Amino acid sequence: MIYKSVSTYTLQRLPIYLEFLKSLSKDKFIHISATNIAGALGLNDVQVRKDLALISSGGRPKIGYPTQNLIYDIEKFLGYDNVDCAVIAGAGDLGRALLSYDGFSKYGLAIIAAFDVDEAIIDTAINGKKVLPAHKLKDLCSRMKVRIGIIAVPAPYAQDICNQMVDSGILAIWNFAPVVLIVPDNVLVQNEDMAFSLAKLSKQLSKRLSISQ
Amino acid sequence: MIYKSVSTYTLQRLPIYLEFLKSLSKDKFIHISATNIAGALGLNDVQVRKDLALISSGGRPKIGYPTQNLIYDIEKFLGYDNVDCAVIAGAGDLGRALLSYDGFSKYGLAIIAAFDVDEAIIDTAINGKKVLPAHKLKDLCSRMKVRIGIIAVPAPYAQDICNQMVDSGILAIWNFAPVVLIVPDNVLVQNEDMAFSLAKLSKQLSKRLSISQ
DNA sequence: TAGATTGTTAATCGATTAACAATC
DNA sequence: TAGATTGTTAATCGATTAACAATC
Repeated sequence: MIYKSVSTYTLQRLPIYLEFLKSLSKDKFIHISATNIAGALGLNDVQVRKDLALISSGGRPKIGYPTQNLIYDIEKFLGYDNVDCAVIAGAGDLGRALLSYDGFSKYGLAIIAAFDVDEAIIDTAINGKKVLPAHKLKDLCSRMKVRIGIIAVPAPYAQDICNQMVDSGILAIWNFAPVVLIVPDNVLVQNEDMAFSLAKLSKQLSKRLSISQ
Repeated sequence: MIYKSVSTYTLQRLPIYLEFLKSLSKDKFIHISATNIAGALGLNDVQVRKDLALISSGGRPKIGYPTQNLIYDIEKFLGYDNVDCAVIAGAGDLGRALLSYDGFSKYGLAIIAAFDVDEAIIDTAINGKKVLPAHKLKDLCSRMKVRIGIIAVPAPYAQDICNQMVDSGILAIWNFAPVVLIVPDNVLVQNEDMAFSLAKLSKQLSKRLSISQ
């Protein structure tokens, strides 16, 4: 299947559909309708249908989409079926949490090593992944042709680590540090900044509270 | 200042502006122009100006906005100046990372306690915050009138914990579990699902790679 | 004054939603 | 057949961007 280009809006909804579809009983939901999905997730049914049309071979009127096919199509589209290697910089609490999380493989991401400056943890392993000294990052990434770098170091060190990653040929950076990274045009940055989410949550909460009183 | 309603797009950009503004030298940037901010962050200058108009008392032509005032205005708008109490369910790696992170207070969030089922860590403290047995969650939250709950438990337990939080009067849930939570209309959910970010990153990366070869 | 910048009004762009014919 | 559902075309809605007058 040749994919049309997909907006980031659609791209953000696809993992939600996937998660929902996987939560369904395989026996009871041989087929699932866009109306159903939309209802469960609080979305518009046409929107769901349009999203699905972009990545799947389609459903049948009155019946809906074959659930398992749809799961497969979404996973395929999202690239969960082929594994990308990644390294992580920073093996503090957050880095450790990410290293310990085995769920990433499900999403096609394999963290192969971690880097840190703390002598106490260098050469130890976290969840079977070795913690290496930070100065080895560049060499290992370029030798192994690692494409994805995860930044989980404190904010002041983030840009420096980012530069090293870029130098070593990394093409996509998943940034957990609350810093706006400067990268060349050919490098992607995905910020996972908790401040954004927190801003949304607390703002909406205070709005609710001020209306309701 | 009476705020007009702000779109979620604007709301997501505000923390980015804030972070950028804080990174500026206080001496060199008494004032900052929307053009400058836009240039540094890769945004459109009119967009920045419109965003800022919604939350600040305005800048002056040719001069720009007083940097410190702007920082204050954004923080005030985002509610970073008044502290909300929160509890966290799940003191595994992720929960531990969140508990250990002292930066949340900056965003007006104070995690006051954690809850877990693991006897080995109950009654210990992480970063000065006590880990309590899970069955005490409801009682403590309703007694302390906690408004925000953070879910960092494995996916299968998330909905149950969510229900307990809702029952105890929590109004906003920050959900780190990859699950679509079902909540009453009056409860807010903010999903911090890494699958979304990862989907975006890996999809964009594979697109780039397929174009460039 | 000249020019950089603000803030506003109008145009554009694109995502969402509504309407509806086709299909099972 | 009747009715639920798909998929498409058109309308709506709202965010972004362009144009420009006002201002320092």
